[in-house]
Amino acid sequence: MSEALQSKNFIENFIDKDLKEGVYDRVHTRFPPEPNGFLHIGHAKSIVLNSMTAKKYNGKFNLRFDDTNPTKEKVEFVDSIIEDVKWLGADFEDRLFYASDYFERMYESAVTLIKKGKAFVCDLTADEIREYRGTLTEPGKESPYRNRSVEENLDLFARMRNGEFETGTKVLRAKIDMKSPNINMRDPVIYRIAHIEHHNTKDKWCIYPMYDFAHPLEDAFEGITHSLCTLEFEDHRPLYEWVVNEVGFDMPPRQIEFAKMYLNNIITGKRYIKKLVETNVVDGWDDPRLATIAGLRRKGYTPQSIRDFVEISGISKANSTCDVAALDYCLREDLKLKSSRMMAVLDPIKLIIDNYDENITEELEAPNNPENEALGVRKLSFSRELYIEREDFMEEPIKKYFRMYPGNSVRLMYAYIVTCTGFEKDENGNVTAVHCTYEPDTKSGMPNAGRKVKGTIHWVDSKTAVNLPVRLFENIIDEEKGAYDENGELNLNPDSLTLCNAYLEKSLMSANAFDRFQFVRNGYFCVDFKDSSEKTPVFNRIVSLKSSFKLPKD
RNA sequence: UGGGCUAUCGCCAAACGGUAAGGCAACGGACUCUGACUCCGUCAUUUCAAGGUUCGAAUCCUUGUAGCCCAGCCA
Repeated sequence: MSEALQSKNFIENFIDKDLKEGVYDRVHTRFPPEPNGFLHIGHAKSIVLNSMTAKKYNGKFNLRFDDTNPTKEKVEFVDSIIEDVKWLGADFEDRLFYASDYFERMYESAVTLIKKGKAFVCDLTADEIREYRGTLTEPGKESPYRNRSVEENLDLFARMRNGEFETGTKVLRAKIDMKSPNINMRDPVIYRIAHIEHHNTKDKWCIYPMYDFAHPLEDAFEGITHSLCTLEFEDHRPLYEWVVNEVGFDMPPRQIEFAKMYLNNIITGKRYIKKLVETNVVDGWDDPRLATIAGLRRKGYTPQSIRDFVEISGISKANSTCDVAALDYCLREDLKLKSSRMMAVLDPIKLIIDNYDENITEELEAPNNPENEALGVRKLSFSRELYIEREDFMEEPIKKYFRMYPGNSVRLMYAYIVTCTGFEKDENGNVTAVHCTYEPDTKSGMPNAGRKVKGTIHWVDSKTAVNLPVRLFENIIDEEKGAYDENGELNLNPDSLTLCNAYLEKSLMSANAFDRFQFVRNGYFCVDFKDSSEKTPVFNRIVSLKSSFKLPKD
């Protein structure tokens, strides 16, 4: 897949330039999640981008937890993030770091700033700081504590660390410019007091660095060269640069921003996903309807398919919404030769072969993947009564319909050619069974098997088929279906969700069809074994099950 | 209305002053024991708009228009 992309993305152009001009002599990237939730497709973009970029340049890639705010972080998320990053195939080798492990060095960096007269302890309340900050159009004004002496600041900051002050009573601020048109530069808070236990450092610290101060330091400490982040941090870049320059590093990291990935018809916002999980609208963080890595994994997407998807989607600074069809395409590409293709009937209707002995069950052989012999063969049982897909029969065929209809012949995949002779209906006019006759010498592999018929349909033997509750997942929740209210908030009214929720279908699968991927007519039918203690898959998903036949236009 | 960023096919996205790549989707057609796959073919005289500079502009300059982000002791 990667060879298909001959043009470089804009980040690689930056890197090439940096390397050429000697700004850096190597490439080192990182993925820095805050452990406050599960990873989703948006993170996958960052993971793939960062790790692939490092790989392309023979550089290194780190996984680092940006755990500088203990009020939001939990260890349980740390584990799931590590698992997801590994699953995606991003190789951080032994470079797994925690920002919290750098707290001492960060503290020293803050002291350096204070000594340079570039930071001060401020006693203003949070509200006052907001007022002093000014607005988007008006400049801010300087804090009355801005001109404390270096000695006083040093003393106060040390005492902040020692726990002498209550949470929220004092902060350390960078001394930059209260009149800057960039609000991030108006003496930003770089350390706050929080008497709360940290998942990693426990009660060792009661002051914690803010993102804007911590992040550039973390990157610099680790020797990161290119710090790739999303667009909303563009305004923070001057501050990022200010920090690394004021603290002083030989080859300071460079921040480059790229646009986030959104998918059409899929909720990608962490906030929204969290709400769906917390209100039990979905079954959990790994619900297959969610765009979380865990959900995608459970739904059947492979790491390769996600990596390819990120790559073919490209990287730019333009806000964009990618089409999930491309993700499904990547999955199909990945699975095409790797997965076994078996038969499953989702909406069954009985097919009775009137001239087939009802006391016989034949054993037929079918390749697991006709395009890849290495996947071997399997046995299929075949008898008088089968199930076929309801849509594979039409009482009165429309133009160019090649499947079952009275008088027409079709091939039962890997079995015989049968000719439709009639059908049964119930009192409501619904077709309940289809009748046909078979031609013994048309069995796959037999002399007369070469005869051509236009249609081939899949089937399962009613004697051996396993009846399973199947949940077909449509893509999550869709804006057009009223999942959002007028304020853009998720509307959790169950009525509005019914339309877009998963729906239950009865399905019949041939008894030996348990493989991760079941092939249906035009797509891959994925079975998730997560809750399969009873050997019964609970969640299933059709990936790109396209309508196999479209009505001719008028 | 202050600052930052973005605008190229239905959806992504290249092109870095030399005459609009590619992928997804779609649509024709061939092939087919999966209407899939594969294969062949079609799909931007035009780059948000209007002016300007130039032999030559998606690229440079003006002036507009639209969208996104920023006023956490979140990241």
